Amino acid sequence: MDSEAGGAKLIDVAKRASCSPATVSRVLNGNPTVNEEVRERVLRAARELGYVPNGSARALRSTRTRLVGAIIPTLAHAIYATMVDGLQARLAEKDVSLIINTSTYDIDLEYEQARLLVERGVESIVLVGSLHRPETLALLEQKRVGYVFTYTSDAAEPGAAVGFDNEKAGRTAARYLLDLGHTRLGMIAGITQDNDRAKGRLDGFLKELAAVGIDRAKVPVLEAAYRLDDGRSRMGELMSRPQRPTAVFCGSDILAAGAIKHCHDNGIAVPRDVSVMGFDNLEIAELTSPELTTLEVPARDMGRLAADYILASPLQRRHLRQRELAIRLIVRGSTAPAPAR
Amino acid sequence: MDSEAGGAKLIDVAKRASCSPATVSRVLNGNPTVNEEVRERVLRAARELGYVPNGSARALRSTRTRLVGAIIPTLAHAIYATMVDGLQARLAEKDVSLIINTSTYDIDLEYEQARLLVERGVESIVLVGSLHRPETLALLEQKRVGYVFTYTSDAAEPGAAVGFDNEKAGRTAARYLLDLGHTRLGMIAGITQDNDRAKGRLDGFLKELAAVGIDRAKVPVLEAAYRLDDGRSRMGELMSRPQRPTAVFCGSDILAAGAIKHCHDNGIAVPRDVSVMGFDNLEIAELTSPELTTLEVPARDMGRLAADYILASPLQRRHLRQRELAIRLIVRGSTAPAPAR
DNA sequence: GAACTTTGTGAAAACGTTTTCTTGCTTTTC
DNA sequence: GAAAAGCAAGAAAACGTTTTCACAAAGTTC
Repeated sequence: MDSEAGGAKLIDVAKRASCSPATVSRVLNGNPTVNEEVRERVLRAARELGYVPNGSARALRSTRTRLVGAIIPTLAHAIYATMVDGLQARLAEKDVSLIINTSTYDIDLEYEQARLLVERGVESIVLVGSLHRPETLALLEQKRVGYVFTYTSDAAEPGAAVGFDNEKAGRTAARYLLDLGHTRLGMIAGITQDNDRAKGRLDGFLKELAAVGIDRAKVPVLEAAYRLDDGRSRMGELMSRPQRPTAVFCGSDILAAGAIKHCHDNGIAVPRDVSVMGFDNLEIAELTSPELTTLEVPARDMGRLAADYILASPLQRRHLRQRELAIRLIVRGSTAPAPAR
Repeated sequence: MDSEAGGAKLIDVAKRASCSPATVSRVLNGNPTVNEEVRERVLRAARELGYVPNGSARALRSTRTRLVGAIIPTLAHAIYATMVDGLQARLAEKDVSLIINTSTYDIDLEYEQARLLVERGVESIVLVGSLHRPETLALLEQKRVGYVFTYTSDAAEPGAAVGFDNEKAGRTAARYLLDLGHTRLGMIAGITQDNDRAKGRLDGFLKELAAVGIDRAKVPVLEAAYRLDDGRSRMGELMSRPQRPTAVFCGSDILAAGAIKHCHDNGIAVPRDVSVMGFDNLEIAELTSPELTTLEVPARDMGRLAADYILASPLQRRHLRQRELAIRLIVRGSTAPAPAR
């Protein structure tokens, strides 16, 4: 009786506890208007039958799925994986499940994935960055699915944002290197197409330089996918120019690690000959030699705070809608004052 | 009409296409018995209304959720994040969604998460390792939820396994170091409690040493969480023993990187004074100096193959049930022949 | 002690699909 | 040219819950 294929249903529990399905439902949902003795009976029956509720039926009737979706570029980068780790952990505390999709930085694919998530009935969606297809956001708004941007601090109207100001971060990096006396600077940026974060960092960097009279046309900028080898080869290009930069800002620690690797292999001393600066402060920032000066991105916190926003009541949400987190400069050994001319 | 709160339902599509709900359902599910002209009408109506099917209703009626669950220790370790990346990508190709849970190596928590996943209606579950609470597997079997172990090659009867033989891997590491002439070896293992993989590697390592007459009681073994700092401090303990080992095998690249860091900071030359070997072949293995000799774990492939198993028909599954993947030895600079005595 | 609340419970409708069973029509077969 | 078969489409039941409404029984108020 209790081990039928598939398993017992709510009505079976009701029968065994000699009460109505309605009462069982009430007990299972913590409705306090149920007599203590009956509640015990129901719980016992459920336990004895190994009853597991059917989430689909529950979701269908109650329109609450307790499902959240996240679309991130990839899980292969620690910076995203860590955010998701924080997000999932916080959501799980409230028995909310997380469906993950990786878009590989493709906003068309992102749209398709958002559609599927909506179909699955997610109540909210976590996105990375603020640049998305208009159709994506329109869909979410039409279907009343809340969304949160991460890794950025600019929210789109009905949505929220938990992150930081990428442009400001780029400026901070530039300011730090300028203060060290560098005047010939370069940047290895992430691919800026369809990527507001990579673009923001680059823009901020160039803006700060422009502010002290360094023409952006004179600043060598190369773009690279976030891979060690790409960082390495781009650094090679940068250092083979007639006027070598004395400081290079990289859009991520991976790129910076690659850059340092290139220097290592080619007898370029870091930071004596060239300062290298990263972005993210991943674990790898402590593994390069010299260790990496970088900007710390609060990845796990973003995930947690995005979860907090999602779990908050509509009233509380107002306060949490737009959160700009601090980016911290972590100075290690890969940067030094500009060499005297 | 088309922009009502929540959105159009299947019956609205039917009305607009002047046909019955049944027909709409048939079109949407690719049932070929529908007239071409009607099909077009339905598709157009659906598009015009911005119709998105209700997954809960669909799942309830058809008992197919197209949902898969994964429970991994954490996403903060690249080795697991990469596996999930591969798993998700492959599943997404077939419009199957992935719900992720992180158990933080806690098999009791894992059980709770499995329960919730079953409630959500996942059709299969991906687990890490072969050591789980009996209740967990019993639940999955009773509810007819298929499961796949990863990072191990031993499958439990109705379940499958996609991974490698951890003990064999441990033996391979030992054999390699022995062949270099080392006789004083040590190991920094992962925490072996509730972790069959860490335990397997340790056992294999010690077994191979025992086979050449090195008593396991004489082999210093320390356990550590998979963190840089733990690797570093354990290496400190190992190297402060009266009889320093000349080769240390670490249960993961993170630990090995920490170990090398300790050596760096304390004037111990790697590999001259001590050989250090890692496990996983993560990106960081190329960042230590010297670069890390390690064993390559096919993380992404495991994810992909687990997905293949899940997506396969019951018939095909038989062939895919138990897959042992090769572990490859990657020799880099952190190991060298034992110093002459 | 009659009228009104309150409390605990059950009956039945509802959620939005898919699927089974019919039905009416067209095509094939002899 | 009538019977059989095939085909496209509709009507209605079903999936397993939650929720609304109704209703007794018990408690409260004047």
